[in-house]
Amino acid sequence: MKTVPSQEPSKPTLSEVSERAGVGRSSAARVLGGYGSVSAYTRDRVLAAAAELGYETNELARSMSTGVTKTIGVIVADLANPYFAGVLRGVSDTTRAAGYGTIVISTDEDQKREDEAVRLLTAKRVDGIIVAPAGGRQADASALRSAIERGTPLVQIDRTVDGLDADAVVLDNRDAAREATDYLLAAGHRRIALAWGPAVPTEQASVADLALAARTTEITSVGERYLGYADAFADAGVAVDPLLVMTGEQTAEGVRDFLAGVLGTDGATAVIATEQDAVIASLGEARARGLRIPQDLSIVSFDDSPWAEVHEPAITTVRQPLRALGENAANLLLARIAGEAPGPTVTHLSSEFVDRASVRRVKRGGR
Amino acid sequence: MKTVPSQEPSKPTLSEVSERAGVGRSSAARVLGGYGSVSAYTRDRVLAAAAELGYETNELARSMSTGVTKTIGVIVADLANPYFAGVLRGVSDTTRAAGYGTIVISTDEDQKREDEAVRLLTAKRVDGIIVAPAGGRQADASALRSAIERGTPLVQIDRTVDGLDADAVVLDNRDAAREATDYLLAAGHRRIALAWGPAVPTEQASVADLALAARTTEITSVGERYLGYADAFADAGVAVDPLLVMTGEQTAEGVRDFLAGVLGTDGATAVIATEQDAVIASLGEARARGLRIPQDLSIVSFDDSPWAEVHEPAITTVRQPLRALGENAANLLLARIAGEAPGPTVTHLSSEFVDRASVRRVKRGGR
DNA sequence: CTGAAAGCGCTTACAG
DNA sequence: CTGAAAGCGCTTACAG
Repeated sequence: MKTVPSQEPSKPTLSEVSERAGVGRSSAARVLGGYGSVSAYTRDRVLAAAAELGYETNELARSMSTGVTKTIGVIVADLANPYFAGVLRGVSDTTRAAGYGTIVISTDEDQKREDEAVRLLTAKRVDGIIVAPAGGRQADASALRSAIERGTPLVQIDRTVDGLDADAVVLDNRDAAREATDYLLAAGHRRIALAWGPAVPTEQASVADLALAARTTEITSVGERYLGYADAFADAGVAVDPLLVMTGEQTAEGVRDFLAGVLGTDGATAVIATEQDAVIASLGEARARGLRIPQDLSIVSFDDSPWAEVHEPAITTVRQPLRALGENAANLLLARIAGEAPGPTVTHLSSEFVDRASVRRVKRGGR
Repeated sequence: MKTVPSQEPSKPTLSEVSERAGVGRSSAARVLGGYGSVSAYTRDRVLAAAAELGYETNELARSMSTGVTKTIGVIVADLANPYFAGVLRGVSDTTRAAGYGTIVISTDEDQKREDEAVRLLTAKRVDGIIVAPAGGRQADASALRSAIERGTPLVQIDRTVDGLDADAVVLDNRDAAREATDYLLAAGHRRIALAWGPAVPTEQASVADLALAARTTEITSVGERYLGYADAFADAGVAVDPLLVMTGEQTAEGVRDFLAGVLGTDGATAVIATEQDAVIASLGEARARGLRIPQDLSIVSFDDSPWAEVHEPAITTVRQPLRALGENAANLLLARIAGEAPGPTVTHLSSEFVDRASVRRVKRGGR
């Protein structure tokens, strides 16, 4: 079946093409590189020679002389998480359309791995970096800052680091959380658990502790969600019960531990699950305790999934525009790379509240 | 907070380091590149100068002279699909550990985009490519073949193209489908729908048509699943009803169309959904028709998801080792790149059958 | 329009 | 051990 028996395992070069075409290297370079002007005759000869040899521009060499690699890097916590996978798809498609390659790296929220990732990317001289910074609002951003100072444009996604002078594209987490909480409050719920909330080291976190952590140490997206949650309570004139806000380890297990203390007699009647792991853990825990949804426990989730819609009952969800987030970030980065520099920008994308069937209206007695 | 005020936006070069260290360029190159031998004195001076300047090897230039980019490419249908996202995570982590960058591209099963992706990657001179080839078993693999012939090692994942002389890492789709079907047959089901099966253009596909398509035109993973399904029927001495095998458009909509004709009176009592889209569509369609699972319809799904476990009822699943698939493919590619060439290999990875609650035992009457 | 030369920042032989 | 030179395959001025 092989039409062309493999001959030379190495790629033809510009010199070889020019030789075969019987023209100078510069001329060959001009037609193959698509710049300058050449006679029709020369162009034809070069093109013919290139076709015969199966010439393909060596982008590596091109990058070497132009200083542009047409490659960007993307650093996220976990490529396999549907959230980041969706964002990545958006990034990758738009950069690809612009002729760029996209290098991806997962960090599992580990700052050391993030720093290494930045190093790998800058060593490869990528034209720009898109990163969901690990370590929270006050993370040590020296590696990121250093990349920027050395001329690698960088845009943050999903969250931001304080004092980092870089573009960002984030979701309207505060508004989205406020809307979800409002909705539950309006449905008559008062004991609304938040999984997850800002990590607080102290045993018993007060509302003040939570607000402080949300504004300072926490990853911005997580912190903002707590603030939106608190906003809704404030608007409704209801006090936040800090015991109903998860402050422990931000993992599926942490969620289960949290729920263990919060579900049950006089416990939460609703839970807002802001991460896929929290949704799954909440659903799993509810089932394990024999709590029916929504009769015994209402739930609102973030990060829509096709599964949320076919779940019994269908899960009411704050749907986040993942693809769009990636596309926006990519376009912003591309603009930066092109030298369009209107000063660091923060773009907020809106979520969409999708009302399904996992929230129960509760009749509220007197008082 | 800025410790180092930004000075020159361009990166320091090897020459600058050697100059500052007061040594020759070759010496600086030796210590920074980690090859050859140098005196302790020279090493110290160079290292000090490099640290002062914040020197970072220009991997681009290094690649230019070594001919090695330490970058690979991954081409899949859809990065946002949990299946490929999982595989990608496996690939990315293992290549990263080996110091490689991974460029990713989605094709949406479009061969034209696949060809473009290959072109982009080879132009960038990646050291190797991992690809889930689009277009089925008899796809035109000339672009892939050409890449191999020109010296870019390539490993296929998830599926293979006939006659392409390249490594592959695939799942045991045939065995997995057979096991799922066996299980349903043993539970007493006879009218078992398969969504999805081999695409067949004819209106009314016969069993022979299905087998032929499965062995020739279809994407191997999809074809193999049909064959495993047929194996189980043959073993049980039961005839396959071709009407219960989806042969139309392989999309969520295609699944719904298929199910519309297959559910209902005297219809299927069970469905095997081999893709996430098929699972979601099946679950959605069942709900739309008021069919309870598993009382009215049993289901076995491929591609496990955390949602499958918390679904009511929990979905019985063939769990596929996505991460491992990616890791295996990456290791194989890395070995190829290193020149270890034991001739094209096909690695089969085993799935795991996870018995949950979405299959009902049916009592079988006489006959 | 066309060609020879220099340069991108490394690594690789080659002399010393 | 150390340094000057050549080369990787392009692009970019520079003369003709």
